[in-house]
Amino acid sequence: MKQTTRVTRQKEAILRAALASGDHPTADTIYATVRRELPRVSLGTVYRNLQRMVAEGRMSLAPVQDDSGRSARFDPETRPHDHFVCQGCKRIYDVARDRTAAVDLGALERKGFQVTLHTLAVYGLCPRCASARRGTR
Amino acid sequence: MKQTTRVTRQKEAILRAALASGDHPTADTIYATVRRELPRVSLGTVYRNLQRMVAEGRMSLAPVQDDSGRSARFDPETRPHDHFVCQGCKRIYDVARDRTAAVDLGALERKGFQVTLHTLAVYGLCPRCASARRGTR
DNA sequence: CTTCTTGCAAATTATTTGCATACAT
DNA sequence: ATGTATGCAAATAATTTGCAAGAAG
Repeated sequence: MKQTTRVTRQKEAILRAALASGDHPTADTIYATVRRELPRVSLGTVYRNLQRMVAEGRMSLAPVQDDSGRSARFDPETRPHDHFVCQGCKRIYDVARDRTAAVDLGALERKGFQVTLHTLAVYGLCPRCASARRGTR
Repeated sequence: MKQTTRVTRQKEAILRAALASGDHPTADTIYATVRRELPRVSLGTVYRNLQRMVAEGRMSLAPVQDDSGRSARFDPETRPHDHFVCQGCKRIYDVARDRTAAVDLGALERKGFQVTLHTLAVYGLCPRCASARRGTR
């Protein structure tokens, strides 16, 4: 068997679109961006590649719940980190893990649970939305 | 305007089904259970009521990602707590918050973020799956 | 050349919604 | 009686998949 992985212009564009967004885009948002460069890409290609990148660890899924939680949010940052979801502007911020601090997983491990990773999502208002709200009241 | 909330046998059955599952059931699982008691319930009714219960705070959505993350997991425990997702048997365990310990949100707050809540999900192998795996190797 | 990828369209899956009727209050 | 809730079916939304044609190595 060969089983190589080919470099295509759509794969490159998809990764670039995710990085450029500077946010945590949905497949549809990425599709729209890639489309500006490659008008003939199909949503299927976008989904297939995002899915593959996640499997290969070159992309991750942001562990947050959209209001309806219907569409997946992708995150080109694959190193461990946490998230802050602003309930005002809906923006999702990456948060360095050392800033949210030590989640104590020791107790679980002592109970026989084998921990491989964890995800932390914090909800609230980002600085901008928090002050805007204070301003209007 | 009246806007009362009526007690119906399907609402009661739905809540009971969620509680009885002892797990974090999907709408479909709940539907199947309720169906045994009320063969004519519709999925629409199940969804409508689950959604309403969540809005009323009598039910919550488990903040975990299924493999494909497609279907929502409901959780009849509405008090703050965390989750452990076993990657072996796929079971989702509730974890008391004091056992996962202090997530330090202070740093975020000092940056101007206004925190209202957070969700923590830990992934790995539960005691049973961890030892089963050790046994077979 | 060989075989992985893509584009397109149809298929799935999960969830929502409109409407006439049934039921709770 | 009055108006909310249900059952049913059709409608949406998000994602997946089969297949012939296109492109990478």
